This record gives sequence, structure tokens and C-alpha cells, in this order.
Amino acid sequence: MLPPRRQKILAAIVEQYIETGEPVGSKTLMNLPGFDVSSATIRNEMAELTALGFITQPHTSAGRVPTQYGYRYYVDNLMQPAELEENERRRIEAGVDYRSGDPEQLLATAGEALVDFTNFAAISTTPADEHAFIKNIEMVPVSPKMAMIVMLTSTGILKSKACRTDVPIVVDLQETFQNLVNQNFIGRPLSDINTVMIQTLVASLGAKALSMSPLLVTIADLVEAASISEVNLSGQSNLLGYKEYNETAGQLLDFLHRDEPLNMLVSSSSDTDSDIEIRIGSENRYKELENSSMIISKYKIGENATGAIGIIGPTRMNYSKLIPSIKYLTDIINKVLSDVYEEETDLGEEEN
Amino acid sequence: MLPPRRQKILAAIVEQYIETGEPVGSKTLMNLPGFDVSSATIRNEMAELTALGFITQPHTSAGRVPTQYGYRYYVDNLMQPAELEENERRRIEAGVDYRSGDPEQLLATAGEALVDFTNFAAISTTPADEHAFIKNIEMVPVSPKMAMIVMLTSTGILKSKACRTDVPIVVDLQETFQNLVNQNFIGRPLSDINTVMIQTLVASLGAKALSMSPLLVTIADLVEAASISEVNLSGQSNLLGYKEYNETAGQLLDFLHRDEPLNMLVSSSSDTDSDIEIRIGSENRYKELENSSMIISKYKIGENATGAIGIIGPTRMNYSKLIPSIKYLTDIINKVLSDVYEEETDLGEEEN
DNA sequence: ATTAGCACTCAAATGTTGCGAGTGCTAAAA
DNA sequence: TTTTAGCACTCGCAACATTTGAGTGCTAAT
Repeated sequence: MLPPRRQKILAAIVEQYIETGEPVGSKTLMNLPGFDVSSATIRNEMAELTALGFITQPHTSAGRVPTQYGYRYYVDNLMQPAELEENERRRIEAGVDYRSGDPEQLLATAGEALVDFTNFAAISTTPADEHAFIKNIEMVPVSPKMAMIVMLTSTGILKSKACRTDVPIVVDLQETFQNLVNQNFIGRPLSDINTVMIQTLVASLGAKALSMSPLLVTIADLVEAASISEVNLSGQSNLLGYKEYNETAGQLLDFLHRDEPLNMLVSSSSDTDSDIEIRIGSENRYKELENSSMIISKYKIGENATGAIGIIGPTRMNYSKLIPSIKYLTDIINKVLSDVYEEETDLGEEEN
Repeated sequence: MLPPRRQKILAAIVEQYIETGEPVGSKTLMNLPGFDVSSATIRNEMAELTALGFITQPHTSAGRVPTQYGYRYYVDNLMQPAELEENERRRIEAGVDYRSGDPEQLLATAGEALVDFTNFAAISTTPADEHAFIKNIEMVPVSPKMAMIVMLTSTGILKSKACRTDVPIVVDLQETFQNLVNQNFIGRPLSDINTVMIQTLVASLGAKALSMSPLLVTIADLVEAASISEVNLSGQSNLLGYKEYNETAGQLLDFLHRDEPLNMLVSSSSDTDSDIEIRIGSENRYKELENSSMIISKYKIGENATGAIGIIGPTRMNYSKLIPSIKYLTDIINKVLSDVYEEETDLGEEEN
């Protein structure tokens, strides 16, 4: 445990640096309210903090900058989360689409809200659940030779895709399709459905294979889309404004496009008491992110399905303000999602 | 009309500069195959071309660089479009999703293909047609209190959105909805549907207002989504790699996010013989694009609906190769779209 | 333990110089 | 009249030198 004065100095350095972006020197600290010691004393303490690895100097004659460990210590021990102001609350709430009940839509709007609110990039994953199963598949003929296939999973994920059939859609074909769906898809876990399964199914259809094939392939597409935990990124262009990315902006954006962040997000260890996770610099295991931090929060649908939403930006971000904001957003998301989920499940049970 | 030798020199400068990105000097040109005159002669010609405004020098002791007008003259008079190689053709074809019949999906995949193929950013608009009308609206119950609303327009645009109802969805409710839809929406132009119209409709429903309201509001959302010609941009991060954007990349990306390019794309005058349009530098009227060129091509669905797809990148782009590529892609898109459209329309007529 | 004082360091800003690619002009050659 | 060789000139650029000042670490006095 660091002695109190050292803590105070470290906290001041972090906060000052977050605010100004310039290395902070001993005189700057001395002039801060609440510091009644001389710059020399502060220098001594700073030398200690440097030796301990919490701060560093870009060059000999510059002020100090927090290291990754400095930020970490700050976030874990020193920072006191800011109270959200009323208008900030409202701003966050306003960004969420309560109405549609589609988790993906909810996530998308929430991501946009984060982008606007934080001026960083927002990242979110659609809920992933290995044990999710198909709850419903409907075929909606929209024109003579085109149908929309709609699928709902047990975790509430809705996916739809248009499909052109080779033959006109008649009632007979619809019935055949619905039978096929009832027998082979409804209630089965997503992981059961794959190309091989579809092909054998098609092969077993005989004369009806031709007309069913495009529809079944579309189902496979939908299942794939629903199983893969998609990563949604928005607000990337916000990052270009930060000077810490001056040189590497291209690399970073390229990296973020590569869907690999998915792994990071998913492979997060949830040993924190709250389910918010903060990864600073190289704590994200990719070297492209060594100057970036993520604040991500998990959300839940029912028992098994989880996803995450959060932000990514330079390590120099205002943790004490952002963390509560994201916590609050996640609370809202969880509330809406569980409302929808319970509603569905309850009524589903009733119906049975 | 420029004398032949001057044309040859201008063409060589443009092509050389496109290739290397460095200002090209008289000696470089002299050493090019087919140039049998001395550097001094070339210098004289270059002085003329400079006076005419086709080329310019970054500074006194540098080579020449094409101006916007130089590129324009090159594109209009000098350039000979490259033949597409077989494998390039195949690459372009591979990028297009023939199957689904959904124009938006087609456009999206085509855009991705362009991004991969050209290494620039791709831009496309969904088809806009003021006279489009609603062809079909279906409600698909996917769970007790949630439905998917699917809408098809006369131009083949498919839109869908989830909707939570306040009451359980029963057959009665579905019938009420379908009646409402048949009487008030099917066959009506998109422009007829607006918030006021929806509200008066809801008000007239009496006891059923409560259950119908969320569904009708969702329809309004869908109509809005279908009427607005959305701009889709992809591959922005490709642009970061080009040194001409070193400083201004942020501004450019911000600009592109602002959906304003829509206006540019739409407000294009189609007086060219082909329906491909090339806008060089400030020919795009926004100052953020003064160092960028666009190659955009229109596509058609049926008689009235048109949209556009193309690329955006630095003015220093390989016009002679890109133009035929985009032309070819558009041909494919048009073919697929008109296939789908005619199929639908024909069968639709039959059905009537 | 704290502080004043001071020599020291080093990035950044500013100034200086030389190089060389490329030019425009002129006068001779074709 | 057109082309070319030749040459002085320009100017961006890179390399190097100089200055400046913020900030440090250390030492000795408080």
C-alpha cells in the first residue's frame, strides 16, 4: 500500500495528465489546490513513484506521465467514480431503443449512444450462447418468387433474410416448408445446423429438393449469423482525433476491422465483483492496442446468453467519468433485455 | 485540341504520376519508351502545359504534377480504358450476391467487392424512387408478444423490423392488422405515410388503438427507412493508407460519415453518354473532397428507381483501370436487378 | 523530513549550410 | 523554324549547429 501522500500525488498526476495530455511536472502539482509542500518534496516522491513503475518520463527533462501500471493503480485504488448528472443520465437513456424488443437493435442504438456520449469508439457483441436453440422459423412470401425467412432463437435473437425461390411460392410449398421446419429445426440447438446437415436433408427430399433448397440454404445462413457472436464497432472515426493515434491510426482501424476483438471481449475473465472490466494498454493482449484502453461491461439474457458492450479509446481517458456511464447504460440494457426475455418466457410457458 | 506531342506528354505525366506518386521531371519522361526528343524540348512543352493549367509544379525546382484539369483532360481525351483480365472479371463477379434478390444486400456485397478490389472506399445509395408504393406488408408473429413486420415496395426494397406489442398476439389481432394494412397501406405511395397519417389512423381505431399502435408505428419506421435513400460507405480505413490524406484523413472520414455525400451522388447530372460519372477534385462540390475523386455509376430498377454505386479515393487513382471495373460491376448489378424485377413484375401481372 | 539552490540534461525551436533535382533561358545546331 | 546543348538559378530538403527553457536530481542548509 502506498503512503497517503504518494497516493495523492499519483492521483493528481493521472488526473492532470488525463485532462491536459501534457507530461506533468513538479511545479504544476505544487500549484494545485491542496498541495502545501514544495516542488522538491514532490520531486522526491515522484522519483519513488518512477522507481516503482507507476509513472515515467518521456525524456529526462520532461514531466511525468502515468504508465499502464499507474493507470491500473489509479483505477483500482485511487479513483472515485463520478456521480452521473441528471442530464447525462437522460442522454444515455435517450439513446436506447426500448421499443422493438430486438436485442441486436438495442445493442446497435446503445452503441451509437456511447459513441455520441463518450467521443470514443463503441464496441459490442451480439449475445452468444452455445446452447441456444431455434425457437421459431417463419417464411413470409413477399412476392411470387421471393420470401423472407425469419428466425427467432431461444435467446431472443431475431434474424431475417430474403430468399429467391426458383419456383413460384404456392400454399403447397409453404406447407412443405413449415413441416420441414417443424420436424428438423424447431427446438434444435444452433450448433446442430450446418452445411452437411442441410445437404443430407435436401438429398432426402426427392422431388421437392429443388424448390426447398434455396430456402434451406437461407436457413443455414441465418443460423450461422445467429451463432457467430458478431462484433459491432462504431464511431471509429472519433479515434482519429486523438493525438496518441497520430501515426498508428491506420493500423488501429485496420485491426479493429478484423473482428479479432471478438475473442478479447469474449475471453474475458469475470472475476471482478462488478461485471465491468477495464483493460489498460497491453492488458489487451494485442500489440495494436498497447496504447488503448477498453471499458467493457457484460450484459445477460436469461441464464446463459451473454454479450458485452463498451468503449475503446486511448489509455488517456477519463475513467472516473466513463466507468459509471457505461455501468449505467448496461443497467438499462439488462433491464430492458430481461423484461423482454421474461415476458416472452412467461407467456411461452403459459401457452404451453 | 492539343497538338499530338503535347497530348502524349500530358498522358505520360499523368500515368507516371499515378504510378509513382512523385512529381515527374523532364528527364524521366525522356527516358520513357517512345520519347525520342531531348529533355529541353519536353521542358518547353511542359512549360506550355503549365501555362494552360494542365499541370503544375509543387515548387520551382520540382517536377510536374497533373492538376485537376489535367486529370480531366486525360480522362476525357487521352486515357484508353484497360481491358479487364479474366481473373479480374471473376473477382468482381464473385463479390456479388446473386441469390437473395434483395437489392440492398446486393449493393452491400457489391460495395465490399469494390473495397477489396480497388483498395479505396466504396459508396453506394439504396434505390430511391419518389413514386414507389407499398406492395406488401406482412406481420410475422415470432413469439407471444413480438412480431416481425416485413415490408416490400414496388421497387423491390425489403425492410423488416421487430416490434413488441403490448398485448399477446392472437389470431384476431392479426386479422385486424391485415385488414388495416390492406385498406390503408397496400398500393399507396411511400410519401403518403407519415406520422400524422399514422396518428389519425390510430385515433380512428377506438378500442383497438392500443394493440395496433406499436405495429403501425413500426410500419412508419419501415416506410421512412425505405423512402430515404441511404448512403452506404465501406472501406473507409483503406483511405488512411494514402499519403495524400496524411493530414486530412480525420476530416475526410468525418465528412463521409455525415451522409451528405448522398446529395452529391443523387444530384448528379446524367448527361454523359454512358451512365458512369467521374468527379475529380473540386468537381465534387465539397471542399473536403478537393483532393478526392469519385467514380460512380448509376443502376436502375425498373423505370423510375435509380441508385448509384462507386468508389472514392485520392485524385491520384488509376482511372483507366478503375472505370472499366466499375462499369463491369454495374452491368452485373443491373442484370441481376432487372432479372429479379422482371420476374416479380411478370409473375405479379400473371397473378392479377 | 523538508526545502532552497544549482548544475545538468535533453527535446524542441531556430538558424545555417550544402546538395541536387529540376527548371527556364540563351545561343548554337539542325 | 524547331530542336538541342549548356548553364545559371531556384528552392525544398536534409544535416548539422546553436539556443532556449522546462524539468530534473542532488546537495547542503533549515
